[in-house]
Amino acid sequence: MKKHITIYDIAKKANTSTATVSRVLSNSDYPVKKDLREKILKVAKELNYIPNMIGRQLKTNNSMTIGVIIPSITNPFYASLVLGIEDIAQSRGYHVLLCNSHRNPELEKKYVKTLFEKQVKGVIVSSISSNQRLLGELIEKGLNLVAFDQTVEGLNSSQIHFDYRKGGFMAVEYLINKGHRKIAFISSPLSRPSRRSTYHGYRDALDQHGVQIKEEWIQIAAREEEDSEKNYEFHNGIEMTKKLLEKQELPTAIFCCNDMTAFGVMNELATQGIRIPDQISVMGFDNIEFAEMVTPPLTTIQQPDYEMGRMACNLLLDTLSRKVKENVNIMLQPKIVERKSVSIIEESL
Amino acid sequence: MKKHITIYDIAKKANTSTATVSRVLSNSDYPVKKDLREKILKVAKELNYIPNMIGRQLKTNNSMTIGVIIPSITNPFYASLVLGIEDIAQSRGYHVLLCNSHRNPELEKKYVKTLFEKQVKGVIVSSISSNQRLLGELIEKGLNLVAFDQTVEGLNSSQIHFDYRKGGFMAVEYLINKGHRKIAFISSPLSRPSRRSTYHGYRDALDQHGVQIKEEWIQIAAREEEDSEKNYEFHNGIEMTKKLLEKQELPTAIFCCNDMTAFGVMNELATQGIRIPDQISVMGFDNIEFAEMVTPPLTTIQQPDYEMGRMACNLLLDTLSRKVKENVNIMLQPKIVERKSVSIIEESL
DNA sequence: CTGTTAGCGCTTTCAC
DNA sequence: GTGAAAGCGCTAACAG
Repeated sequence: MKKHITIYDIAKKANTSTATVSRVLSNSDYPVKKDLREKILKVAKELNYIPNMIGRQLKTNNSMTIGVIIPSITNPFYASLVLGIEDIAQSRGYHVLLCNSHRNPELEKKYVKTLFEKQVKGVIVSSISSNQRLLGELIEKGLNLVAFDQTVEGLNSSQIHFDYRKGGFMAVEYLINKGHRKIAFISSPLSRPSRRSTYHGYRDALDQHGVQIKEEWIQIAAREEEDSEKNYEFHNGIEMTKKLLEKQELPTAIFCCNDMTAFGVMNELATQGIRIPDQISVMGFDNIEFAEMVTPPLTTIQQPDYEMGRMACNLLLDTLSRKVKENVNIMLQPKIVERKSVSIIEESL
Repeated sequence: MKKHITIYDIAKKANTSTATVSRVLSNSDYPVKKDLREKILKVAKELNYIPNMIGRQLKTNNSMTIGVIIPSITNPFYASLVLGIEDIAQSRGYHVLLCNSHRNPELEKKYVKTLFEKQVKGVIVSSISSNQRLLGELIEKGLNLVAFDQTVEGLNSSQIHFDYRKGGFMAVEYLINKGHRKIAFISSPLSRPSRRSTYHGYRDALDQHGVQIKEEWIQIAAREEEDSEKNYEFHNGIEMTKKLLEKQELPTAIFCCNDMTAFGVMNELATQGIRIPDQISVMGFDNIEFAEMVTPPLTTIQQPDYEMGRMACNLLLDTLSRKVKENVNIMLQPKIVERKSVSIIEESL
């Protein structure tokens, strides 16, 4: 392993100073005579020079990398989000450090800390077990945060929100417009604000349209989700459907808190020989990639995951470069994606 | 934004030297008297000291971060892989820089270069458009590579292989054992070595069991996949199935080059009212998470994505820490995951 | 325009 | 055990 070539070597060989070499090699707009510039470039190429960014970073105190903290990249929603983030980061010369928190508060804490130690000045985070003290302190010291979904209470940071409540409302209203009056809701525990909002949207729509809410059609898992469980949402969809199907009267449509859960619902319905959407309609939430791949293709509410990632990243980088000086709060809007899992019920008065 | 606290500040306040502070704060095993050590720790806490790793990195020339280059994190196979990598990296004190290459050779090249500039000494890479010159050069300068799937020809790097050929063989043999004799193959273009191997496995099994190979049942996309296309594999599965179903004689089973393609196949079969597995059986390859969620659950070949990620990362980190000195080549074995998309055909002689 | 020089924050000889 | 001092590779005043 031979010694690294540094700007010092180049300066020597080109008969100039490290300052000048630095000026041309770092694309500074500092004026350097054309001849000299070209000579430096030539020597750099000859020597096969590769800059050591650590040197620059130490000096400029800017690591040109951001962090992303999400529960798990294995969740397709976060995968798209991260892709959006990374695409933007890349195009703007940044790298992204990926951190899977597994929803573990200790891990999350450790991540933001070590990221900051590595001079990462911007972090995009979904699910922060708001360790207010640490976060506040780091923000104080120059950390910039863009958060998803949950408000990081009272902290100086930007947010990208999604209108879950309206999403829930739109989904159920859509069902009502298709003639459904018996609409069930199946969900994982309402431990997350997003799911709670979706649930409220469900109730809002029913209320507003004067449709009776039947509590036995609301199946929400009681047990808290364990990180270790593979495909928790899917399996929960199955379980909740089993419970629902035990009831005397069955609904004509099921609205699910997310697509994964909907897949579980569809799976159990199929297992029990119930045809979708002829006998029971199913509606999801999220519009992950696979929603179009299941049979029948799932009608669902679109959450613009990839776009959210891009926005979050642009917002963060703009903040880092002082293009944006104030905290920004963005509320993204839901959209219905109509496919084939919902039937039309004729008014049979 | 107040000034950063450095070991210098601590040294001053604790009446000692930066050397000693460094020794205790960096967990060096260098002996420091208990009293002094505790005092330093105390002062560090008081001052709310956060180490600046860039300083250390410049000195030690070790960034404690690895890079991962994959086509797209949006592909569930890579998502699991990356999760495995990140879990290990995290547990061993490393961070992971995620790079989505979109199979773009230029981007890939740019990534390995900028990663190296950031003093990333280890990279796990899937899909490298073997820019031999650059890679060789960087390896020469201390880069360590662990590659997936494709051999990085003649380069000094470790590899994690998966026995695609045997996987293809096992899948088709499984089908044969279930009584199938008319077995189709549907695939994206064979531009990647992995898919080529799977295809060979398909032919091997048919040959070896004396089953006739009917070329019209082999539907392989001709057109090269575009990066921009969403869900290319899925849609290709649909297209190829359409073509297949135009044939005079239909197969009783379809073996797909991967699960995503299989979903497309299942989708089109459903659209045309063909029941799975009663009329046509479908077999996938990969065993991504969603294989168990579709209807019917997909019988497929397991590729141990998460485990591969863990192995690759452990291997890389062992190499970086000189625990492993030689290049390692690991060949992972396929396994059948039996679900409900394959029927048994009774011998009707 | 160009070069000298002083660090960025940390680790690590080397001397005491 | 401890501290002084020399950098790691780079940038940015500042002086010329």
